[in-house]
Order: sequence, then structure tokens, then C-alpha cells
Amino acid sequence: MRDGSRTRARIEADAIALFAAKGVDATSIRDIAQASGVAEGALYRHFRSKDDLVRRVFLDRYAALAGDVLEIGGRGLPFAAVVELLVRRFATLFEEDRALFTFLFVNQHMHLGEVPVEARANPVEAIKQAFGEAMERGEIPRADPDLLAALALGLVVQPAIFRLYGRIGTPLTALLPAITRAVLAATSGEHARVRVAATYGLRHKQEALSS
Amino acid sequence: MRDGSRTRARIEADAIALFAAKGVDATSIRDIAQASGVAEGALYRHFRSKDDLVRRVFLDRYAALAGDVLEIGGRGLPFAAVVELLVRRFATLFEEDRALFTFLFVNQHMHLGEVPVEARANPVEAIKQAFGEAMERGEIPRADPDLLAALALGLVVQPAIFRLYGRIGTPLTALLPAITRAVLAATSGEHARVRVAATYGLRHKQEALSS
DNA sequence: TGTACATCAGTGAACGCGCGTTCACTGATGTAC
DNA sequence: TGTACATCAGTGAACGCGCGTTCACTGATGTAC
Repeated sequence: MRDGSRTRARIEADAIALFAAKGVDATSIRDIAQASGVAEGALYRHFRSKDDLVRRVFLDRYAALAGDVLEIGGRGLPFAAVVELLVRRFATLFEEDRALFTFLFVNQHMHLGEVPVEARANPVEAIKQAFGEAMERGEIPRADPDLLAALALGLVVQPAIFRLYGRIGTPLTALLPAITRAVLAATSGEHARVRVAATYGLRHKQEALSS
Repeated sequence: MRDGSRTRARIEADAIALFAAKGVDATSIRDIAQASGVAEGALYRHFRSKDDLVRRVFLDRYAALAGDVLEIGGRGLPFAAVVELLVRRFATLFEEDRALFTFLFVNQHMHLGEVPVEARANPVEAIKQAFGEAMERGEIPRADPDLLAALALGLVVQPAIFRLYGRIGTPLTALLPAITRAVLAATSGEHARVRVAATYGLRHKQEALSS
């Protein structure tokens, strides 16, 4: 009984599931305690307060994903490959841990305020950095990296939301090629898209351009 | 004093502002009453309950926007013009009534459940319909209209969220050409984009294709 | 036009309830000898 | 190896508080005569 790390992990997982299903405000400490099979007081052995629980769980998971994004961006792959792998990472996260995806990207956490701006802790920052590097390498035309990150994130998160609502029936992982192509089309200028066409199935376009 | 419609309009506007700023759950009846300068009981002369207030205000505004979207889609304009006008409508809504935009598209309202699926009452449905019609007219390649609607909405809503957070400093109305181009690129196949290029400034692409 | 009455938007104290949090307690486990 | 003690994860009743909602009341306005 002396090692509480298993209990803590269970509390975190159950809390995320409830937050995703009902929202943070509508989830009570009692809800979480009951879901985890512990007494209410037990939660305060692991977290200072409900707010502390929300913040730590969010920032932890957010940082873990940021690490993945940074790793993908740091492999030195061509832009189109980076985009494909990033879209795949988000789509997989959604399909394999829908509650976590919802908690991180559908529930808005503006109130947290203090989300770190380091790419190591913030996946949005890490995405922005990947776009910035592609610009510096001349793979895509210069533009506001924040805008490009917004466009790319929107192309992944909004289909995920539609799928949550049941509006889209196809798994995001199956939509991967379509979404990847949309991200490339929305973020790359003409030249970059021509260059990546061969590898990433923009055949139609390449034929048109080379004829 | 007998006509409460002015009071009701004030309550609705103040409620939307609070919902956008703090979220629905964190906004109390007392908060709204205080902001509107009325007693708590007065709210129950206009709405059955807090939930009824949220639902009615949301569905009303949602339907009003759906009407605008339908009207734009029904003008018989070319696809690129429709997209440009739709993006403009959303960008203008955001810049002119940020609280309403946030309430409608940033705060998620899954719990409402009973959002009508008629295009007359649901802007997402109306957008989907516009894409469906463009497909039938052969302006864009056949694809899942729900996916296209998701991609288009994501390209508008996510930049709006970035702007709310302060991550993007440029007004959305100034980003209109960039976002419109992104929507066209993400949703149109090759042929459609060629066709719309002349009108909507995809000159670079058209030159490449016609050379 | 003046008066009596009905209507109803708005008041605000009071309610019961569920919330986040506290704290004295329990008891299994690790450690010292 | 056996025993005494310290540690600390987990318990659950209790707390004060703010929530959504109610309801007897007020008083300005519209209507009937």
C-alpha cells in the first residue's frame, strides 16, 4: 500500500475519461474518486486541489505529445514526410486514446493560462517550429509559422471533432492520406507541392505540371 | 415595464459574453443577473432554467448564422466565390462579435445533443450542403462532404482560436485571402482549382499549368 | 377624462443540494535492532 | 528470524460555500367603463 503511483495513474486515467465525457467543471472530485474506486480524501494525497490535478495531468500529457512532435520534426526528413508523420501521430492518438485527445484539443484550456511556450512542453509550439524549419530550408514559402500551425492543427482537430459527434464515420487513421494532402495543400506554396508530389501521391497535379 | 424584450435581449448578450469568457458551467445565474443589472429571479421570467437559456441562445444564434450560410450558398456563384464569402462571413463574425463566435464554435456544446440537422438551423449542415452542390455541379471532385466541411471549418476556427489566445496578432479579416486560398487548396481537386485560379489570385498556379 | 382593476416584468430573501476540501483516523508495509 | 515502531496511502464523515431555483411580493403599465 505504500507505493501510491499505481493509484495515482488510475486516478489520472479515470479523470481524463470523465473530463472528456462531461467537461472539467461538470466532473466532481466524488465522480473521479468513485470511478477510481478510492475515497475522496485519497485524491488529496496525490494532488493539492482539483485545479492542480487538471493542470498537472494536462501539462504532463501535453508535454509528452510535444516530445513526439519534436522528435518527428528532428529526423531531418523532407517536409511532406514530416507532415505525414505528424498527422499520423495525431490521428493515432485520437483513435487509440480518444479521451486524452478530447481533453487536450477539444476541451479548451484557456483558463490554464500558464501553458509553457517551450516546444519541449507544447505541441503547438513544436508544430510551429517544424514549419519554421521547413521555411528556412526553402521547402515551403515564407509565411507566418503561427498561421500555418493553426491551419494544420485545424485540419486535424476539426475532423476529429466531427468524428466525436458521429458526423464522420471513417476512422481518422483511414483519412490519413486525405488529411495529409489537405495539410500539404493548405500550407505549401506551389513549388513545394510540386517537389513533394512524387512521394506523396499528388500524381494528378504532377502530371498536369509536367505535361 | 410591461415589455420585457429589451431586458431579455440584454440578458442574452451579457450571458454570451460571460459564457465566452468563463465557460457556461463557470457562469452562474447570479453572474448573468448582475451583469444585466437585474435580480436573479428576473431570469426565470424569460427562461425556464439555466439550461434552457443556454440552449435557446445557442440554437437561435446558430440558426441565424446558418441562414446567412444558406443565403450565400444559394446565390448561384462559382465555388471559389462561395468559399470566399463564407470565410469572410466567419472572419467578420469573429472580429465583430468575438464572444458570440467563441460561444458558438470554441466552447463545445456536445451536451446539447439535440442540435437540429436541418441546414436552416445548423451552419455546419449548410456548409456541407454548399460543398455537396459544388460537387454536383462538377466544380470540385467528389468526396465526403462532411470531411470537406470539417476541413473548411477547421481552417477558419483554429486560426480564430489562435487569435483568441494571442498567438496570432493579425485580424482574421486581414487573413481572409490566405485562409480562403487554404480552404480552396484543401477542398478542391486540381481541376477546380485551375478553374477558379483566374478570379481568386492563384496566378502562380495558373501560369504553371498553362505554360 | 378619471378611476378601478388586472396584468406581468422584475425583486430579493430563502431553500435544499452538491461541490471542493479538511482532518482525525486506520492499517498495511518498510525499517531498525 | 522476530518484534516494535515509524511511515504514509487511503478512509469517510463533516465543514462551509455558492449554486440553481422558488415564491410571496412590488409597482408600473395597459385596459375597461
